[in-house]
Amino acid sequence: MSLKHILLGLLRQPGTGYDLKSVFDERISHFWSAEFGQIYPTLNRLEERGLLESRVEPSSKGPNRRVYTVTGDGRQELLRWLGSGPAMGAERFAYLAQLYFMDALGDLHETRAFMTDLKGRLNEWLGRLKAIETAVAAAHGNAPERYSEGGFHQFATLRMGILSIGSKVKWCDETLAAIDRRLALAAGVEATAECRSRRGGGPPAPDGSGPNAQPATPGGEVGS
Amino acid sequence: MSLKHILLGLLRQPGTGYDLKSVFDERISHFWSAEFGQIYPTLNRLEERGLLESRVEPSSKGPNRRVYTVTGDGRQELLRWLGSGPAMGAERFAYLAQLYFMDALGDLHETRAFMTDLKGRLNEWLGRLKAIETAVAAAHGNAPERYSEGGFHQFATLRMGILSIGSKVKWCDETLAAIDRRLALAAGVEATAECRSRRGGGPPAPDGSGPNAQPATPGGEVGS
DNA sequence: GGTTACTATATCAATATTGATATACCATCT
DNA sequence: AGATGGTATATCAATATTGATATAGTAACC
Repeated sequence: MSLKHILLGLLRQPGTGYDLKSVFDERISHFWSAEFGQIYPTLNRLEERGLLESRVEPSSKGPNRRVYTVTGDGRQELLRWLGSGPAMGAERFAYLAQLYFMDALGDLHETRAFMTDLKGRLNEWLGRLKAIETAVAAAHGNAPERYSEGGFHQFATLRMGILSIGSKVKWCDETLAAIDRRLALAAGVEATAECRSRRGGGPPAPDGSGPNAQPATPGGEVGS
Repeated sequence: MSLKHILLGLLRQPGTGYDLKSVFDERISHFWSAEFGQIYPTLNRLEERGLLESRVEPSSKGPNRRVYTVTGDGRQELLRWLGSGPAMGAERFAYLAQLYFMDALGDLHETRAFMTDLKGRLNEWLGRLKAIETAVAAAHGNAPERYSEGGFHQFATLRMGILSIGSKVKWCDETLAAIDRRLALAAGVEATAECRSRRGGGPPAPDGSGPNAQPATPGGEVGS
């Protein structure tokens, strides 16, 4: 997929597999990540194919470093990829899959807790990205159109992370509000039912019809 | 990762591998996708482990259908996953990786064309999701708190897709505007330089210093 | 001197994922 | 009758990805 091209791009500046791992974790985690177990074999394959070359250097802090650099062929392959139009891979959100099926838990309070947890994690992430944005603005000013070519492009990707995750936090708020309206609705239905059964002299509502009872309007399935 | 749990969730209603492929393509593509080559082997593995069971049924339209259903164990595993907290897998955006390295093309007009292309694709995608939202509202009303339990959860995931992709379209606009400011800045610098060289009697600016020249303020790298 | 932590390289099994391909059955159109 | 297209099942090679593990050198700390 794209990992090999990302390595070609990053290795315009020479670096070891270890260096690259830090770059993934610290600089580009908002759009890609990779583990050692994937980085090293990919570097090997790219060198075999002549897109990268490496030299061994002594390290001041540990064993020898194998420093990789992109070759002419590698740079050409990078340019080909960059010119091939936006690569629209499918987006994958495991937490949305969980939410999609969460009606199976049969308790909207579980969904509420899930969304609160999710909002916290997203907010934390957003905070990290905004801190980077602040640091960049402090270092280079808040007019990105005046950044270096590389800085401008990198800043643009950071902005997408901030806007995109920001929109997800807003979505959490919207969803939590809808959950609360839904819970209030269910509580109202329950209260009405209890009131009725008391007035009618019948037995109290069984435990199964708590706040998780179906709302007054049944509705239907999405997308069917 | 999550595919096996998604299959367990989807197979609360019995279906074949072929059915599931349509569900991925038509209903949940905003948060997950899968190909036949992944669906069938995963169904096999889940049946081997007793999380799914299958029966063969004659089809009205083709060869026999192998219809899978989740078992008690499978449902239990689904519930365990749903209760284990938000699964925060890394987000991956190949097109952001392209943008990140696109300074290598050395022509901001390339970036501009890329962003325009990207915006068009995202807008198209957004339109598809909004159309589903409209259809849902027409069928079940525009008060999601009154949908069925399943419908409510499904609608929530659809909303995230809409808000998230909407924010990306806005980001495209923001970025295109910044690109245009940057291009205007470069054009201004070039004009000034040409004016100076004409007044000084020197030779005209060489071809290399076109609209792609470095801006007046050099700036620096992001995240260093 | 021993422990801990960090830098660095690497491998492994398991699973995930893509994209292509092969096989059929059945219905409809030509 | 033959071609086309949709339904259905399945396999393959290649690559991607995760998560765990093994090894080793160096430095700082106790």
